[in-house]
Amino acid sequence: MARRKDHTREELKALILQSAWQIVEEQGLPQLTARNIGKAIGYVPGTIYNVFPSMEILQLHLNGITLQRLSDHLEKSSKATQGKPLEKRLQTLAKAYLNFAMEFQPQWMTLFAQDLSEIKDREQWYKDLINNMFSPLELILTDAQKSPASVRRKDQIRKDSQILWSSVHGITYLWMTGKLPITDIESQQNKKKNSQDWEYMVSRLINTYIAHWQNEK
Amino acid sequence: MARRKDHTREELKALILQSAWQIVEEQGLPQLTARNIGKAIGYVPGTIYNVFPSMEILQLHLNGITLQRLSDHLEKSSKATQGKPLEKRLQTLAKAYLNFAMEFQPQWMTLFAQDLSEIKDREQWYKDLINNMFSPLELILTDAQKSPASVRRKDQIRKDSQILWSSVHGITYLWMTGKLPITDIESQQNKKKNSQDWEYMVSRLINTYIAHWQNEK
DNA sequence: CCAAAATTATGAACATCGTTCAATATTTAG
DNA sequence: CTAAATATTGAACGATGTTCATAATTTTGG
Repeated sequence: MARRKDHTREELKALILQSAWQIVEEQGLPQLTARNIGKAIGYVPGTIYNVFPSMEILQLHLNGITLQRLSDHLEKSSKATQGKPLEKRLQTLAKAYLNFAMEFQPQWMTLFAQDLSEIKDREQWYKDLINNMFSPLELILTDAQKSPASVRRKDQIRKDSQILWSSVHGITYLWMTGKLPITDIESQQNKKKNSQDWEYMVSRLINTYIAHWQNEK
Repeated sequence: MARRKDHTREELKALILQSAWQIVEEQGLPQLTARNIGKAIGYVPGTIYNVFPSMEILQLHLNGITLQRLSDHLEKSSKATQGKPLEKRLQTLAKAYLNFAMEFQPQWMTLFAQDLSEIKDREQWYKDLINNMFSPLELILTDAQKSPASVRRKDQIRKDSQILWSSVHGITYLWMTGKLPITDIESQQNKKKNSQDWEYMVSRLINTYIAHWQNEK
């Protein structure tokens, strides 16, 4: 073997990540191994270490792709609801988040399977991706302001978007991973067919928050 | 070697779980291996498989202990605030959750590092533990009702407690794992000294929710 | 009380994992 | 065209979960 392939560094990197995306999607995170990736792209495991310093960093880059696609998905939802009432826009955005989580469940779960405490300092780009993810929500909240936003209001919006997002995420995560008490037995066997519980919880959360938000103005 | 020890099945089980708790606390989840446990309790790795069918199930039982301690902790907080205003009680309960998560961070993180989708059906006891964890919150919400609770109200309280809990958990989880945009740089280096962001977010969430709750009555 | 059956712990083995690195094959430079 | 630089390999190391025949110990039953 030992034949040098016609792949730029960047091409190889893209190839690896694309194959990683596919492996996680089809076989789950535990099968994301250097050997499986190598097998998929016609390289030996060691080659991957010429492109990524460790499997952990490779997974971080895979998460980066997932975050980027999620951001795009959310932004699309946000733009599609321009002009509609605040409540409707937030519900739609939350539903977009759930849809993404369900469609790409393994990749979405992988986002939370990694401990960032030791790498995040060196990987600023990843923090930027997280930040970007909040933009669509911040935009929606900003649009809902009638008077022009002051600096103080901008900070407040940033905070509120984080609260809302974390709450919706908490409901979505616990619901999807079966870590909430189950009310509907049937829904346990096929989550995709019954997101009633989720919808009720999220809509009530959003309505509550909006009511208070409108009062404050 | 091969000397049979003076340990009941149950004693050995307790010994293993106790040692597992300690290993996770001191060395983190990745060091929770059959070999490390064996070394700690003076047995060979294979012995553990006489008590637990797999490391995955062992970890589930460890999570059971964590859930039980968390429940106790929350119940204590709930009882300590009896008679106080609803808002105060919820803030205190949420703070109790954060305290537990910070004090036993590795064990608490382990709760969410496991995919339950394939085991939960066979392990009803674990679902019961999750259910129990909601009791203190449900009790607080029930106490806040002035008129006696109807059946409909009881269901509503159950739902509301799940919404509130999931939201607080979402904020806590994302905040603790560094998956939220950081506003305060200093807090990143030493979280224990600065939970300002967390406190602001949770208190605003709770206040908002309470305001709506009180209006409904 | 002792031999036979049942139980319990052992240690070696297997496949797989992340990772390293000297050796080899290929490309680039002079 | 030779020599330096680079890319890829394949073998190896230590560690993991798990299995299982073997050996050690306890229990049983006559």
